[in-house]
Amino acid sequence: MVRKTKEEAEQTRKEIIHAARRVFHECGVSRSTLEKIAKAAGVTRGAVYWHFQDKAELFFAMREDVFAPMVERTDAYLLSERFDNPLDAIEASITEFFRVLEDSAVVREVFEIMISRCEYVGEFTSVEEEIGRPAYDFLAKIERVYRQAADKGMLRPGIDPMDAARDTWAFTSGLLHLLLSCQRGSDLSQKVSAMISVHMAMRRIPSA
Amino acid sequence: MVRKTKEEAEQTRKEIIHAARRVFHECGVSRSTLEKIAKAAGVTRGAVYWHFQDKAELFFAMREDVFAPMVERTDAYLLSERFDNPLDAIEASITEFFRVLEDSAVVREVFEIMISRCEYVGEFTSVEEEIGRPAYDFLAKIERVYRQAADKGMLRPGIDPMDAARDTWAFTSGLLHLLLSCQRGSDLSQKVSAMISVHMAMRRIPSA
DNA sequence: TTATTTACATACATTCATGAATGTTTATAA
DNA sequence: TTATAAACATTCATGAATGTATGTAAATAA
Repeated sequence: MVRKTKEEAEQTRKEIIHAARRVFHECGVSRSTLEKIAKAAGVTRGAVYWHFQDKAELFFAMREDVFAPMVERTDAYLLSERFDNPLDAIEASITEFFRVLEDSAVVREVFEIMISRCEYVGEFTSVEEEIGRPAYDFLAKIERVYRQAADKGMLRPGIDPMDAARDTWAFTSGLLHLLLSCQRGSDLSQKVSAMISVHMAMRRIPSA
Repeated sequence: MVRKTKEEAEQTRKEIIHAARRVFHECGVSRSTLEKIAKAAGVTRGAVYWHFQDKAELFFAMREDVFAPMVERTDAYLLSERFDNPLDAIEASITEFFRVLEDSAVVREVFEIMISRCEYVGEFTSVEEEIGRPAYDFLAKIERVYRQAADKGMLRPGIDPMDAARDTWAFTSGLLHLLLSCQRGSDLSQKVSAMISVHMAMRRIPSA
């Protein structure tokens, strides 16, 4: 049974990507042989080599599926006009990010692979760049939104927008790493939402 | 030339560890063969196997050299009595951590290896634990210090010590990861000190 | 209908890393 | 002084992973 239809071929391609994610997550990228991945997908290495040039290309395909939609979703909140307080947009955006991370096992697996199951050397050095760039983009975006908040007089006086942005930037990055790198993060995940609220509250105008 | 004296043997042991660090940093842990490490140390694999059971043991030896002193140094500030404002102790402790990271290439290399050049699977899963535990210890410690600050009336009213601790915890973790995982962190490293000050300032009593 | 691809499976050659076994020299203890 | 063992170097056997080459059956274009 070979020579499937195009739709069937596309299906096996997706199954290979899914299998790769599972194997990467379990074994780490470098110990994930194409044989293991193929077996997990119910095909042979021949199929894998047909669809992907090598392990690196497979890795990037797996990553692509998850990363871009994530940026899109969080940006939708960040740049939304429906918040009259820009700080609410930032809070909603960050909350949404961690909500997806909590709800989607696929997303969580991919992030865990990229954070603690992949070595950023050789053909994977570019991965670091690909993580780093969205991170810096995020910094630039929230800095703009913090500035809007300041202009509207909704940022606590004495706080510089750029300073607030960098602090939130580090906070978000740290929260992500703490959540994923310690599996004891199970108890942390319950507190994520509250932590974000507390973090944002510190830069809001005191209520009384 | 074999059968060195004990001191000479101890020296080659250290050279193997140093070589391992360089090779781990350049190639990533899984692509670092014992042959490469041995050659970098100017010995053969025989010497490596004499001093260490396998790559994992060598890895842990390398890590040990750097990690424990780091915790000790930062704790010295955290638990010091010479600050009458506990918030100063926290700020000094975090500042010290990043100062060492900036000044010592060895420390930086080891942290970079552990953060982005090692896959936490198999015999290395315990590494995650070993990073996670100090992280949680740090959280517990700063929570106590924040509580002291609150008791002394030196924590900005409305901020819960535990909340402040968790926020600082995430901030510190994020700053570390951002510094090491993006090599564009070169421009970040200049701002570290200021970022810490800003972060702490947000939880101090407003000066006027 | 036939020829040609497509979408794989199978087989093979090669490289490479590991671990163990063994060899060798010299410090050191007795 | 000699026997022992420490501190390596060298050699070997083995397995595992990769990439490529080839085989093959069905889909599709002509």
